[in-house]
Amino acid sequence: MKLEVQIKMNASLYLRDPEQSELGKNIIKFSIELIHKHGFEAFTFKKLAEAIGTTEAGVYRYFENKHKLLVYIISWYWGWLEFQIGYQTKNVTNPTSKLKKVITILASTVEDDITTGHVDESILHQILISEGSKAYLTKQVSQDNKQEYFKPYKELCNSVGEIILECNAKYKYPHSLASTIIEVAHLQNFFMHHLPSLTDFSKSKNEDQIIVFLNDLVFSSIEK
Amino acid sequence: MKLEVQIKMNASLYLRDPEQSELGKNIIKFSIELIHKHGFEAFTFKKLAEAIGTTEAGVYRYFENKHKLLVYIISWYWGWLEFQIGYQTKNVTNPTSKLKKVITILASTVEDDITTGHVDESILHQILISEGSKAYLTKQVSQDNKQEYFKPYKELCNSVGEIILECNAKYKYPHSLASTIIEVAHLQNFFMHHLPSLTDFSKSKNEDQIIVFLNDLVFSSIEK
DNA sequence: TTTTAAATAATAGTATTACTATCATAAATA
DNA sequence: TATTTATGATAGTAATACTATTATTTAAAA
Repeated sequence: MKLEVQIKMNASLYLRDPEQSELGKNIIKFSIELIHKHGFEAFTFKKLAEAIGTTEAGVYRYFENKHKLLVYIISWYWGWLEFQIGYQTKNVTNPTSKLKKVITILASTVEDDITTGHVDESILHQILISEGSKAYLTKQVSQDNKQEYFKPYKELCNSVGEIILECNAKYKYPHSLASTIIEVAHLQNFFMHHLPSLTDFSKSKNEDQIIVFLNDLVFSSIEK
Repeated sequence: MKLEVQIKMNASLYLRDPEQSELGKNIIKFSIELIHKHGFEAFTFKKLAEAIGTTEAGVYRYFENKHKLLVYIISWYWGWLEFQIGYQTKNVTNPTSKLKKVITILASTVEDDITTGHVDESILHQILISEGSKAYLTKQVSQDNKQEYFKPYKELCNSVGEIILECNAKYKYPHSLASTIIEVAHLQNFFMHHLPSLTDFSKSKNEDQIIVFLNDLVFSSIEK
């Protein structure tokens, strides 16, 4: 028996559930590849269809447009990360150690998780760094939010916020600090690779430095 | 004699200098309006031309494409902000007060600066919050960076970084902290308005709370 | 096993976007 | 006055982001 992690997805993100067919799984798999390769702006359903060996119309039967597809794969990633964090910290009782572990997970390149067949998490992580904020930096954020497209992200922030409160129940900004950790982890990673003078990590391009920076930032705030 | 602040712009961002003609100034003025109104994705040169009362070809004579136009107005904003910061902190000798002032400027809604005729800075500030990161979150970042499109942003981060070092010469991450302040100021503002559960500022939608959060974050790190 | 429904493939078509090219005209400069 | 330079008007193209139609295959239900 093969164990497969299934992330429960918001059904209004798709027209037909991509997890339920080979074509659907290929749409996810090749979207991740192509968005990573070309960037979201240059990614089209036509290129995707060609890569899969189907037609544009075939893709449109699963996803209304590329924005929903982006939100889908990003949501999937947050759902998967939430699961990872729960799993990897389940035996950690000390809240400080737990938060450190969480920061490390959030800021590290993930290895490909073999229990999720068609998804390459390490590429997904790269997509999140470069394209993640495009899911919500749109004119339709509020509508999308009403449809609960950002629920997995919010839940993750909430979980991180709770761990922050475990460390210091009096800390006043657990949600803001949680969203800041997640976003800054990605931003500093992007800057380190592409605009290094915006960081202090220019030499080695090593994520460990980002983790040290984030730990310093977070723990001086909450332990003050 | 009317005083006009002129921000020196990177000439490779445009084909014809928009500051040198009425049409050019209108391109900037209406771009800001329309990008704010429709969002960058839905903003087109056709809509822009219609709003100005010229033709698409007319716009293309000034800017090669809408990406360069976005980078242009964003660069302009950073240049203007750098000037504002210099101006508003020139008599502040105490570094802590200076950094606090800078954080306040970075996180506040700017009022329209009447010395810059065709640019409405308060709308520009909104654009920066929603669209700012799209200037660099592209596949061509490195090329754009080589062309020095991000110089004004880098210079601003550098200036902020120097003030951080004035507060604490031993602080290890002045550049990362500077870019973090700027980005988090925008992100938390966006979240506060559109995804409030990602922040702790939901009730009043007041930027002062973001300033307090940022001050707490920054000063606990550097004064530790 | 046959019927029927559901999913996919193949093809065509439309409006909009992101441009490029051409030519005439108006305004500024030499 | 001649001539460069900017603008306006118009046309055209390839690509994008879709929608629609019909035929074919596959799988589930009767």
